[in-house]
Amino acid sequence: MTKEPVLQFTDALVRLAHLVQQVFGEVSREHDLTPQQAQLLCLLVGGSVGMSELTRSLHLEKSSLTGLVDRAEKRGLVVRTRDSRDRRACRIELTCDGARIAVRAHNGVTERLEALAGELPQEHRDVLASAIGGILAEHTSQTGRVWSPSES
Amino acid sequence: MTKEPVLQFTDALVRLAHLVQQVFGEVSREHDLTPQQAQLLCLLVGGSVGMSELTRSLHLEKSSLTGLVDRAEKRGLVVRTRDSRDRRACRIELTCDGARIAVRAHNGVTERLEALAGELPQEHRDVLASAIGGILAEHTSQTGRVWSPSES
DNA sequence: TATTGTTATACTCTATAACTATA
DNA sequence: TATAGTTATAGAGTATAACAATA
Repeated sequence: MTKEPVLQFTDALVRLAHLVQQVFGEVSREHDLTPQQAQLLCLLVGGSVGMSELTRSLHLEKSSLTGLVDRAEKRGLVVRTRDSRDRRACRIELTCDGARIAVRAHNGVTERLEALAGELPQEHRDVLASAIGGILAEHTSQTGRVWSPSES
Repeated sequence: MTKEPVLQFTDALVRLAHLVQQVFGEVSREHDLTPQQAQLLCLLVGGSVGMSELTRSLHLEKSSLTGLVDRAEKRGLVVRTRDSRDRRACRIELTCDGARIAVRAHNGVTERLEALAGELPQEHRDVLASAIGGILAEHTSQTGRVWSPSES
């Protein structure tokens, strides 16, 4: 019986984003990761990705990404592998350790969000997911993957 | 006639959060602000806030906030004012310059999100906003304001 | 020439720990 | 003692510019 204040549509989006970001921060900390490292790891759960594609997905300059990958590699979370078809390029992939942590963090975020939406009826969830899907549709083609899909 | 892929509910939330964050980043840059400064300014549009309350809203340690406010103050965006009732405390408020930029950034984010949701029928927006309102309800009481509400 | 990625540099952001001042 | 906030320090994140290697 909580009285919910009426929210403007855009305000709702912004505040939801803050909440998700907070969840991400909490889960990251639980796994001794920075939020950026967690984001990188969760993205790589779906398989190896090239540096250029990562800059587009994460909206980072290439030099920023070099640093992020350097630190993740130094921690043993990811490795750079040479691209067989282009000797300039490399692909980033999870180590065994990195994959283990990535899956846990990914699940952690999913579970926490599920818990937050606990009382929300499935019907509303579907509307939410499909509406968001529509909003995301065109942008996804530009930015590529930003979060490996959960298993059904 | 875009074919939208089916999204898991939590995946939709995460990807939406990324999109909002991206919008925030773009708008911040347009106004020569860091995303963190923009977030602070957008929060202060509603009036002055104390440091302690800001740490809760922004999920920052107090020392991190000191630095953020220091830099914003150095740029002439905000000022510290002494709290009349507690001589340890201070309140942060926007300068005239800061308020001007804050409102523009706030509007910029709102407009860009509106544009993204352009084709979404009002009915779906309402469902989205109310569903999100439900998710946020309990958390808002803990964290306080994180985004000054748009005017109706 | 264009693209892929790194290096150098300068800020900004953030947390931990120790501190001052006031309640 | 507890709370509000700052300072000191260290590391992470980020962008710009200049660079090397390959396409």
